[in-house]
Amino acid sequence: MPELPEVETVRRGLAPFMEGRRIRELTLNRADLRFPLPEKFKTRVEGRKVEQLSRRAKYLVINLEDDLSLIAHLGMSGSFRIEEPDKALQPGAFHHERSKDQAHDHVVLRIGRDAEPDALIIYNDPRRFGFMDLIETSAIDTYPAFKALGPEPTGNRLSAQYLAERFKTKKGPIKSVLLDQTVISGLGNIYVCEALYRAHIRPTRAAMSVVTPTGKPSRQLEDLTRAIRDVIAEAIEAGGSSLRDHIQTDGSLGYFQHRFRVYDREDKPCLTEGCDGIVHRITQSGRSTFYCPVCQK
DNA sequence: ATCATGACCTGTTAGC
DNA sequence: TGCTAACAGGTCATGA
Repeated sequence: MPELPEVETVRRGLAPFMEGRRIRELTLNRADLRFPLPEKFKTRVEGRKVEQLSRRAKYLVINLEDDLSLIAHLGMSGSFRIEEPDKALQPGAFHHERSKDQAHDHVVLRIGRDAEPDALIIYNDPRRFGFMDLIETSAIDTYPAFKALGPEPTGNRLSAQYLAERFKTKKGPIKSVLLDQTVISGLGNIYVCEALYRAHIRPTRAAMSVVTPTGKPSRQLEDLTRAIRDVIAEAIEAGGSSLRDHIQTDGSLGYFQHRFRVYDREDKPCLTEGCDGIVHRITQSGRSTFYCPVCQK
């Protein structure tokens, strides 16, 4: 599931339970996720205090003391949940029955501060497309997955002019180009569909077709740039609201309710004002694309 | 270089 | 009800 807004929601949800706490114990329930876990993962992490939780694109970055950062990617199906000790049980006892698929609880951090009871931070990932890694915080910009990342959708580095520069040589469909994390980072299948829908751009169009012959952004590309910003900012906001409502009930993070205007609405009416189109689903590069053939041109 | 495809995994759901 | 096939929010390696 997780695109940028979901990962940001996870970050915000975990931060109050992790920042300033010490990782007292790391339990590893298997030797690898998508990739093997790093050398001496357990011993390098145990005993360190969490300074800060940050995020780059779809990567969660847990800054630890002494120049170490734990990087976590949720892949398609990863999530975190928080379990606090149940005050009704014996001190130190945890509720462990809620999750349907504990079989996929791959990494468990026991974390605490002073005399407060410890909490458990549990990483669950059925499909195991996610991974974790360790890197020195001072070397984070050299991390291979980060080096090539394009700008964040809500950051200052993103502009219509920048996208025009990147698009002008790309003959492939604009949808695929927006999924390329080296062009812009953090977008995934859902939010690309949503952004193109808002900007009324057909996903099959060549990326270069929204750039003028002189290399300037077209009006549509300016609309798209705004749409990307807006759709991501709104989704982060929706994630924040769901956090407030949801976290206390089951402690799970990484999934939240969000209304999509075009994604997963095949054969349903287009929601654009005054448009009587029907949403189509096609496949591009092996992924589903949803769009309205009437108002996306 | 650019682009599309298949591979990695397991779970859920639509259709018969 | 049970079986099968298609599909799922992400990368990464490969080959045309």
